[in-house]
Amino acid sequence: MNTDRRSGETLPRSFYLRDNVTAISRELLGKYLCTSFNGEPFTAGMIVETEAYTADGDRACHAYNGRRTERTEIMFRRGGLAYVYLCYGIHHLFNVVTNAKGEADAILVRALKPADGVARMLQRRGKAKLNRQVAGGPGMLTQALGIKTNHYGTDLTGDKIWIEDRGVEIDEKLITAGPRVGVDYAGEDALLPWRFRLTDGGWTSKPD
DNA sequence: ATGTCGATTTGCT
DNA sequence: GCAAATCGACATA
Repeated sequence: MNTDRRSGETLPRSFYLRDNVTAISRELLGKYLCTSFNGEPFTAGMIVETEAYTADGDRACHAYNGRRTERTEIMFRRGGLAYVYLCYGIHHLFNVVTNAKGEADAILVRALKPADGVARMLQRRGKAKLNRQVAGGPGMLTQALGIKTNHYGTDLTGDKIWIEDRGVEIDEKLITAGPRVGVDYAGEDALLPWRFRLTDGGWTSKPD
């Protein structure tokens, strides 16, 4: 268990700038989402579940068909920035913006396996034991890592929120692809198998 | 163990 | 007005 920062390589800008949001979503599994701000303890967890969204023909995407609002504006900027928004008025959901400027793709991080700064994560969550309830959902992981809407637009190549490659190899056979959660309003696009999770290691959100 | 329901911002109709 | 990329409290079994 690390208490120190950075035990892997921070993913570079080039990782995020690519034009293939589903491939990047798969590659994020096994990477480590890390936070360190306000002098608080470093916290990190391994990404075990993601969902891909693209403005290009995906009705489930907030920026579908070039829809620009105050909220979606960040998705139209270059990859490697944080898109954090409030869901149901209470939950702060964290997304990674990908692709080039003008191409609005994003990846929702849905679940983490807590790794570093676990005591602080438990404290932020108001939990006593380390289990799935600590970061096994998109609203839970942001609370565990201290991510809120004030982190909207944070550069993921910086030192507040970043993603590390710690050399964990993920066998493609261990990845389950299925429909995304809670996007019934998207019609046919709700059926796209763009939710990716590590076949149950016990840390993801609910099964398909 | 499973089900219902409320919290409460943002954006669309 | 209402539904939303959700979660936890509380009810009932």
